[in-house]
Amino acid sequence: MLRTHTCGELNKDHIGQTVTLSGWVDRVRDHGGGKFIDLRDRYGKTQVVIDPDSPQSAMDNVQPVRNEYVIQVIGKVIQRPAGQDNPKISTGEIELHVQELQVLNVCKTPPFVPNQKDLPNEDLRLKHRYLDLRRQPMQDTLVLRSKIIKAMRDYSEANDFIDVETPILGRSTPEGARDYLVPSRVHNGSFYALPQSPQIYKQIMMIAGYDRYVQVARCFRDEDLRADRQPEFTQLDMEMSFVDSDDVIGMIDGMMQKLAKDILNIDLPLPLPRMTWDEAMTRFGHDAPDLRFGVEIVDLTDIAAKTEFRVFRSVADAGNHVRGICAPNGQSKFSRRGIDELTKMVQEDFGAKGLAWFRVEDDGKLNSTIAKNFTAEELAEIASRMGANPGDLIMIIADTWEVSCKALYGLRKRIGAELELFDPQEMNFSWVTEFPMFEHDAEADRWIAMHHPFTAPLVEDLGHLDTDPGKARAQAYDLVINGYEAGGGTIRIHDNKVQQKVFGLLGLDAEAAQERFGFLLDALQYGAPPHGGIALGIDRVVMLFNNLENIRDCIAFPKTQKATDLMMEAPNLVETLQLKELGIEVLGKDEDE
RNA sequence: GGCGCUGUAGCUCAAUUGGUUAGAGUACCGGACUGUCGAUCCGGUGGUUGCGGGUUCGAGUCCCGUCAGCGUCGCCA
Repeated sequence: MLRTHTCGELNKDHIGQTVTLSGWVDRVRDHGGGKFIDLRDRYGKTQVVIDPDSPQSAMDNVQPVRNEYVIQVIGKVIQRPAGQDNPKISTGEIELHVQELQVLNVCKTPPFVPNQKDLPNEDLRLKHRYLDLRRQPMQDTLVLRSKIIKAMRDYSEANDFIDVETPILGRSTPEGARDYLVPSRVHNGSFYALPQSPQIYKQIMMIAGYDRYVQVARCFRDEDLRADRQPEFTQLDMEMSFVDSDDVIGMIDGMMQKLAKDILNIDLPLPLPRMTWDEAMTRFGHDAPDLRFGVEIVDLTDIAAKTEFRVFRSVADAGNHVRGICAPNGQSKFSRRGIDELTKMVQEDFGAKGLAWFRVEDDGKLNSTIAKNFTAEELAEIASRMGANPGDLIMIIADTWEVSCKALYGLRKRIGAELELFDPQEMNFSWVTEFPMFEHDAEADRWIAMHHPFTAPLVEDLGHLDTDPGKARAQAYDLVINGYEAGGGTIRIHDNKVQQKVFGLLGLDAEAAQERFGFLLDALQYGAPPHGGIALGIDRVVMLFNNLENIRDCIAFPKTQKATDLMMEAPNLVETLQLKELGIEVLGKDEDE
């Protein structure tokens, strides 16, 4: 037997027993006469002692042992000498006195060790992921991830959801994100696409009568990465029949309550708060606002319209918006140079023309390089509407609605973090609902589905489809946790006529729609029940529940920003013969431009 | 594709802002040590400063290009 116990479970109750442990050498402390070894596995650490009372064979075998060697020790559990307990580890009251020690495997000098104080650079961690995954924080995260997924599955099963696997090899649908394509050998020149989500399959499952479907589904999108976005990610994909938005939201409310209780021991009051997309954009400039702190956007357009300040007035006159936020005690963190930096950010990242700002002085008056353009009354009105207090920093964006939303969202996010306006331990759950059906693509002068083309409009907005599609709102809902979109879903169109109309608005005529989604359109005509669903980003939920800042730390084998796997070195070039079988020839990078 | 940050010993970092032979901690190697738990003490090995070019009497430091990692905008139905 290679082990009788793990390295985390021995305690005073085991004193006197002879046990066998196997694990990795976390550290060796050599005292000449004897050695202490911290033996580690994923359950914990146990101190192993070799001293002159141990057999000579054990002394010989331990001689070459170094960090991360895999060893097996047989020994007696003994109480530590008085005053030698280590309260930092669960096994700290005992130690193992070695009778026999075997090296099960050696280890090259590792580039880094799991208990290292300073984390190595991320590329090194990714290259030697097997070492990185030995680190306690990574193990904790993967255990948490496993628990979260189990809780989700338990909840789903308790609510009669059926777990169904859908294909990984599917059909390319050029709407939306770029597809990862897989060439077909049997059908040279044709390609499968990896699923961006099992969207259509789960709708078909509803039509097939499996009224509650769930899947822990891997999804693939060939788009550029972010701290919270991987090209390959996992979502909890769900779909329900005979439901409206409230039913789906209620179902997820219950799941979040269970997760919060099971994982974080937080009692989450239900229902989770909701706000419409319009409200979110007006108050926070974003469709996934972080509600852990205030600092809401204040509209100043009417004041701007009557000032002598040309920058403001011209924006107001043009029908655009002058809006701002007030950073509480913002002057403490943002000097003139800090403000310059924020200005650069709104200009370069969000396309704003500039950033107007005021310092709130001790007497409550506003001071700024632009203050001379305003009357005292106007300044007082701005200060009052902003709810400004001495020490605050008021930031104002005068621009189009879209730019002001983006820039103020960016500013709010940044000052929230830098001024520490919220407790990072706090968890905030909410819903954003009634998203617009369509966004207008100015360049192509056409409508684009905001969610996806199978999203049902609000019943009362059906008329807008004919008259003013931009006004039509969708039966859509996003779950927002701490300012991140943790999931999103919609009620789907189950009426073929409505579906055709939406396709029409998206510039797909009947023929094109049939060509791309014919199977779904056909299926919808064979008794499709009203249905809808949601997909939760599991990686993101893990990230948020574990208070982590990037999604790579929640995934065992993540990709880099350039979508490569540094450990396996994927993607890689393949043999010409492989390509030939697939009927594929690779053009040099420069040849296509 | 744009913008930004980073790249110096196996690892984490420093190098007085262009000036002598590029340092420290840790790891590694050798030695000492019977109670440590980030053990301690003594000694030692270890560097094409990511790569390529340029400016200069002189480049880790400045410039151009390039590669890689990260952040962000575009993008992500």
